[in-house]
Amino acid sequence: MRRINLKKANVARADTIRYINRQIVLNYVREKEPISRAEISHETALQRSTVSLIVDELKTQGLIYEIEGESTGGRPPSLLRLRAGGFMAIGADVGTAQTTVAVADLVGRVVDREVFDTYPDVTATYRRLLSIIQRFIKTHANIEGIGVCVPGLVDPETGTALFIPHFKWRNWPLTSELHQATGLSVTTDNDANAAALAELWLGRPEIRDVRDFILVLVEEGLGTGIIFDGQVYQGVAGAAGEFGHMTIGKGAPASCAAGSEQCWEAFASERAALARYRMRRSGTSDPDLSFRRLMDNALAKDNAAKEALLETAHYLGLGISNLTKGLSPEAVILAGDIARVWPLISDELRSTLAENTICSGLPSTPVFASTLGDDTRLMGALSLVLARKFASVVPA
Amino acid sequence: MRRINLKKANVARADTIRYINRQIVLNYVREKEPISRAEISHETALQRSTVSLIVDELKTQGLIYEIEGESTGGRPPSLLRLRAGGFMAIGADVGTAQTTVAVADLVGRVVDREVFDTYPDVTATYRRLLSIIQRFIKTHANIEGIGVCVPGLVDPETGTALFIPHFKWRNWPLTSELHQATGLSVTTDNDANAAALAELWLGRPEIRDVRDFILVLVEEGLGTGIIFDGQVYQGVAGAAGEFGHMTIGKGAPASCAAGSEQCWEAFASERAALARYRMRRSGTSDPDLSFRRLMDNALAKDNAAKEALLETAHYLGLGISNLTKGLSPEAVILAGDIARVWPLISDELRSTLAENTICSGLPSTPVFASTLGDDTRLMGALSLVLARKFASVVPA
DNA sequence: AATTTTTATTTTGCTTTCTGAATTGTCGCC
DNA sequence: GGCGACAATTCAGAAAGCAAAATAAAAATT
Repeated sequence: MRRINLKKANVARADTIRYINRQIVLNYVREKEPISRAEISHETALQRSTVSLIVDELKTQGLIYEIEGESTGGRPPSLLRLRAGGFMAIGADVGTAQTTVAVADLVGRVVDREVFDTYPDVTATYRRLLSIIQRFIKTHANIEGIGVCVPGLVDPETGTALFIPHFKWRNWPLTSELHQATGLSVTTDNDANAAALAELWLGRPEIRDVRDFILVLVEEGLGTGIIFDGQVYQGVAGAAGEFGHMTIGKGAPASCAAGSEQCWEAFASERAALARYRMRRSGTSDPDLSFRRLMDNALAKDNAAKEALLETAHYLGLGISNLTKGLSPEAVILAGDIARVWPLISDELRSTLAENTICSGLPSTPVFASTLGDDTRLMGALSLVLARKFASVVPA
Repeated sequence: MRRINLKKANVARADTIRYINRQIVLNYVREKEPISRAEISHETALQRSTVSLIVDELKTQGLIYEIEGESTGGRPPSLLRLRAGGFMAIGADVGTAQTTVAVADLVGRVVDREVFDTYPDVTATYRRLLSIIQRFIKTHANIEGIGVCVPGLVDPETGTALFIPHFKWRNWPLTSELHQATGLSVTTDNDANAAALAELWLGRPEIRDVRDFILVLVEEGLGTGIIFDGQVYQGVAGAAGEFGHMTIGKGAPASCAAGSEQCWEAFASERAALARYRMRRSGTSDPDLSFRRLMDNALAKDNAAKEALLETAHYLGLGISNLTKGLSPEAVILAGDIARVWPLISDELRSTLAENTICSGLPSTPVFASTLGDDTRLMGALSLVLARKFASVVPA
């Protein structure tokens, strides 16, 4: 029951009805392929003739194709499948350490990729990014659009990266620059939002069918992406998801990107875990110790590393419990490199969460690790393009 | 860009297009009355002929009527207005102290009301509630539906009140009981959600045009209602909005409904303020001291009462800052009896909020007191019915 | 082997609804 | 009194879905 937004009210045109139904049929093929026209008609309650007409349209647009089906006692159905390779997307994950650019098809299969170390200089990073994208556009056919995710604040209206704390970049008009340079449609979003979108569109089946969930992205800092009713919650100026700066206690082991020692991020992030690890083995001060090393050590049964992870997991659970109380999502997903040591930390995280949710008397929210692995953010960037193709209810 | 929900995908029928446009036109009349057909046509980009047909339909349904307009150099327009009295709604606010039942028109003007002290016994309360509702149905024409709000957890699917902490009522199938007894459509929701809906549909103009905001309802406990994209965020089992149980620190002056002393509610609620007041004047221990008295004393320049309110306001601001960081709403509204002393506490609340949002570098979120006064919750109950009339995009 | 049943898809006539252009209505101003 | 400006209505045409009948193809039955 959504209040109609008169400022951008989309009145229904004669062809709106067809476009809506077309999108519904397309999504049925995407999610339940292989599926017959008859089955789609049955599930949607659209007339069989209508489904046939829509299927014809999707076929001529090259979005789906037919294969032969087995009869179950009558005329054999012709089953429909998504033609994944018909349209391609470029995704770019601009990370604090590395930037990954990839070409993938409609179902998220990467067919080409290139990685480089992100330059501390915006212009240098942008030049390198653009040259790779331009090469991909030349060497691959059917590229429909570009999705980019960055570790910072993005204005959802303009696609400008307002602030990227790690590099202190401000007001980087990424979307308009890339659009002007390539002529393709470009979508830019925060990395946590993009990662959440990736789980929604490409994640494990348990998640794909969930319409309200929270993704917690642990990196140097801590970001959250909120999916509400199958949609990314952006908030004013795209600033939603900054739960990392939620006040959660005092005396954190690290400080957040803005210098506070009370933020959730200061208690639960790679930076926090590293600080804990360093405190535990003050003898060997290794300034270049990376979080990857910390995880490797923990997996190799280094107790200090393990404890640093567990304490971090505890605070992750504490913060997550605050979110689940207030937002009551169907699930919470943990993403970021830390997902690799999920078996080590899951018990601690879940028990903290359980302890802190008794208040409301409801069963505690299930928490999963992301299954998209190292590529969660990249898949997120790609999903920014996919979502347009499948979710839009207004013709382009 | 919302992912299509195949489980309840509503395919577009031939008349869907008309229904959508009808709702858009109806909402234009509601929000911009008096307005001419031509103006609606201009703003929606619907053909003038189409608007005329839709207006005819709305007129015969008794939802709008025409008045004469002034010419601006041509044929004078016939202006359209909402016929508020054409349809009526019953709203019931079941509170911890009192229950208010009222009949109101489509714009929220109350034409009849009755109040009684809520009985600690569910059945007694239900009987009294039902008898008033039945009397209203007999004495008023055109009653379309019933909206009820309760201070507790409500299952949004079934409308069952799962748990009402104050009375320890559990699993009260209010919606189905009232529907069976009256035959009318009944909608039940949590009081904070309903209050948020009231602000969305009937609140001050600054809020009515905002599509993402949070309402903080201060009562004995603390509830939050989240409006996202012009829609109430329910969460699993309607448990969203329980931010009151968010961990915010240690050693609260009171304990929350579930006994914890770390919840936001334990720091910022009527109960917390009363506890602070009692501590400050330990001499006079008045067991029946009410929050209303506390407010009256504060307004009468009783310093202990004032300080108790200010400290409560401080923690309100602290908790609100956590929410604004994560959800980045366009505004926050404070509701509940405490709104009456808004001038006393607004400075403290706003400065705490400002101090605690520097982290993200964004301007701090505006906070308002509810303008619906004592009736916020009642208006919320009524809005549950109104929203159906104006927001639904699927014919009943 | 012929017939019936089952299931799948296509065809055809009808209805709803929007669009666009033309028409009618009403006023102020020259 | 004629003209331009603005408002509302009328009507033919196009798009899309619905319902029911027609066509198609395989499995089950006789």
